[in-house]
Amino acid sequence: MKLATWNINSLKVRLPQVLDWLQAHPVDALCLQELKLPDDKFPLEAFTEIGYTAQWAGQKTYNGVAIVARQECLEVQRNIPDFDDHQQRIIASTLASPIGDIRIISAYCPNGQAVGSDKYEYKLRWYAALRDWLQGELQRYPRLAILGDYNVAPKDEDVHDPAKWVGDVLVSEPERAAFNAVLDLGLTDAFRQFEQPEKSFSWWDYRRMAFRRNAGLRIDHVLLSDALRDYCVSCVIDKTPRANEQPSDHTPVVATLVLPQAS
DNA sequence: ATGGTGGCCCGGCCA
Repeated sequence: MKLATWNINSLKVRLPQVLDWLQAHPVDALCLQELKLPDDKFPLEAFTEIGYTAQWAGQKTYNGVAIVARQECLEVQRNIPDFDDHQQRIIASTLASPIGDIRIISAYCPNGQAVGSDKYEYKLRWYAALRDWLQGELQRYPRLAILGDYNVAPKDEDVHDPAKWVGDVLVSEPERAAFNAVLDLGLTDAFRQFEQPEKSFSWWDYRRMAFRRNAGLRIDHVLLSDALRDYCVSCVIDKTPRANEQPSDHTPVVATLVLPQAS
């Protein structure tokens, strides 16, 4: 089973790239972030034509998340329950597998804009709500994978120039603590389960030729529950779409799980 | 030290 995440920064603009990528990398589920389109503009037919189904939570102009999958998405949940928020940042769904149901979550965590700003406070409140909800979700669904744009580089090795970024939004200590509080529920950063190239990043600013200089951050993550992590045999960042014409500023992250056959 | 680019929708927000 292959699971992937990609912040595509407008599905309208990036749809051809997403379809091309899916056909070259026929993953079981692809979590998308920053659709930037309302629900009635989601291009479902384009996905069904290539053998996928989808569930989504869209909104006009900003945010928006989806799960594109090869099998039916069950028990769909939009947003964090009991967290009053009109921004569409969460969609969760259940996929059947040989080892039982697997809960898949596509997450677009707030950016935070600048340390100390209103948006930064919202980011920390949002992370606390995510943690509280995931705690129960992990009890209901022990086999859980939450993939997305976390807008947090967990460690200095995830930052191209840690000295330049120290204390900044995306790397500040409260943000890293919020991210670690999620991991402490019993989730593992799949990418760091394996040996990886140095200076591995998933996002590069559009400005100042950041991709050419590999001036990036690793802020897109695949988190696996304890019941899933031992099935994971690889987790890789696919940098190639970042070199496309009209690229997203993010690139896909792909985790491969080898599940035993049902007995 | 500032502003650089890109997507939204068409001046300014958000990333």
